Amino acid sequence: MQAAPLETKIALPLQRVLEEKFISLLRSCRSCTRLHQIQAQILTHGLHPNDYVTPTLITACTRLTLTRHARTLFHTTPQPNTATWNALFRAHSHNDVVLLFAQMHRAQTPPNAFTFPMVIKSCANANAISEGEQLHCVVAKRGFKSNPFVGTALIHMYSARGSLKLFDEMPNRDVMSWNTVLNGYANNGEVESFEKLFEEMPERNVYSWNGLIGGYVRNGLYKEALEAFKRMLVMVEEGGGGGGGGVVPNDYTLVAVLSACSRLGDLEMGKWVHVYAESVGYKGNLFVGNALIDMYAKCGVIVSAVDVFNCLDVKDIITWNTIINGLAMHGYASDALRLFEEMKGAGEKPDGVTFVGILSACTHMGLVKDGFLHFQSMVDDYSIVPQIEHYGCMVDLLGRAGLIGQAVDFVRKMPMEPDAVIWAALLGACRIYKNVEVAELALQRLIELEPQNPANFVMLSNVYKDLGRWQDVARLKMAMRDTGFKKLPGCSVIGCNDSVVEFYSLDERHPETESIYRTLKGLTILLRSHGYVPNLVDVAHGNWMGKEVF
DNA sequence: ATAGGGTTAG
Repeated sequence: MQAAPLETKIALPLQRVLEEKFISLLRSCRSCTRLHQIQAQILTHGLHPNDYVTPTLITACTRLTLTRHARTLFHTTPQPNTATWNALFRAHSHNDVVLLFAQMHRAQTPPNAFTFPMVIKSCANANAISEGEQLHCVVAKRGFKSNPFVGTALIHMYSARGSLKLFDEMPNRDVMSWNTVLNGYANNGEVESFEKLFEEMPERNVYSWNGLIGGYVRNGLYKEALEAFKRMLVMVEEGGGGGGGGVVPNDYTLVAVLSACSRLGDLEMGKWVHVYAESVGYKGNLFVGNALIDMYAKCGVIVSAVDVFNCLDVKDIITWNTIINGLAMHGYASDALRLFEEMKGAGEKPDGVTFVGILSACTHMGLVKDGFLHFQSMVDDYSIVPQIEHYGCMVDLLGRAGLIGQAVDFVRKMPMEPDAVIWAALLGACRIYKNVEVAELALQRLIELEPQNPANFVMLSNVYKDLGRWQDVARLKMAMRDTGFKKLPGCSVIGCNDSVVEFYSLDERHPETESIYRTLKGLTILLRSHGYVPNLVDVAHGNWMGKEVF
């Protein structure tokens, strides 16, 4: 009887030492076999279920993507505590968490500050508006309003719907909350608001800068994005690398900057970022590598794109899609098709984007039969539902091969309403093959879909011109004038001698205008002598093979 | 004692 207090005194700390030991083992565990060993030890020590070990064990399973196992462990816990429920949430995709939260509530397990951010995020993802508002009430009732993690999750949820007023009411806001609001403004296209907010921020970390630069990129302000990046670098230099307010860019920053370079065609800046990325240890980084491949492809240096591709040890579907689409875009169709085979050999499963590149490649080579086989394979072998882009590729493939009738059939059989890109592809084919009937049909649809785009009239007008039908040309010119719309000048940009030069259609502002047009004329003559027929439809739509080039 | 917030490439 006297020994009992002594025993519990010793037994309790021992139990605690064991629990802590397993928690630290689970935290550092990086392989599934190791995890199973640790779990066996936990069971022999009678530590499952256990208030502290079980949540850590379930979380470790989720980290190693053993989500089924994680859920099984939860279901072998008779009275799961709050932390165990939280661990279960982590093992589920976002959409299910709201439902699980209801179960947790029915089981009368109280949520804590770790619970709410996950459930709120789940509501935001599912766009479950009324559930989100109910949750907001529960947060208030249980006194979690002042927790910055919970508050930030709520702001994020509301920002997806365009409302950011909650931020002003937040008692404990930190740099993360500010960043969330910054991204909220950026996602709503409120450029002045996020610029102002960035300047007002009491503290900035790398996410703040990424929010600013990424916000510019998402809103099409590419030059501003590059300016902000330069400002960031200057502040690092002035800060001397220490705590002087300078923030060092990370891989995300570089991805956003490279995306801006691609859109501007600013190859010089893109190359500079490439060198910078390697000098700070991002050589081989998947995100940066993918962005570099895209940048080089969009800036016309496909050789460098291939170099970066070959240097990436770890590749994902984005890597393959970017290089395949880049090659197809540059007319290296057979290389694109060869890499497609390599991709499948490497065990990467193609998706809808891959097939846009593959179908474009077939179009370039006039491989009608192969195009059809790939289209069928996409549906049968990969269960991909063809999107309008794929139908567009097929119409282009048939049209360019001169099979106008089949192209029209294809448009009629499409399960969705054909868009302007589809009709424009058909109209372009009609120009090459001088098919007036289908051209008139295509223009009719184009006028309905985008009455403000005079480029469509120009295309049909060119068909009439080719056939010498001058009366129709004149009639069309009148019709075009009646629409009252002026043609927006097409604009192209190219990086040249440390700056970006803009070219508008019929532009004469450049000091070397004469020499530029002389060279262009020479090139056109050379191309025509090789049987090239310029396709002005894709150019007029700022679209080439489903890619934006401007 | 367990664990958590904001952004990426086509």
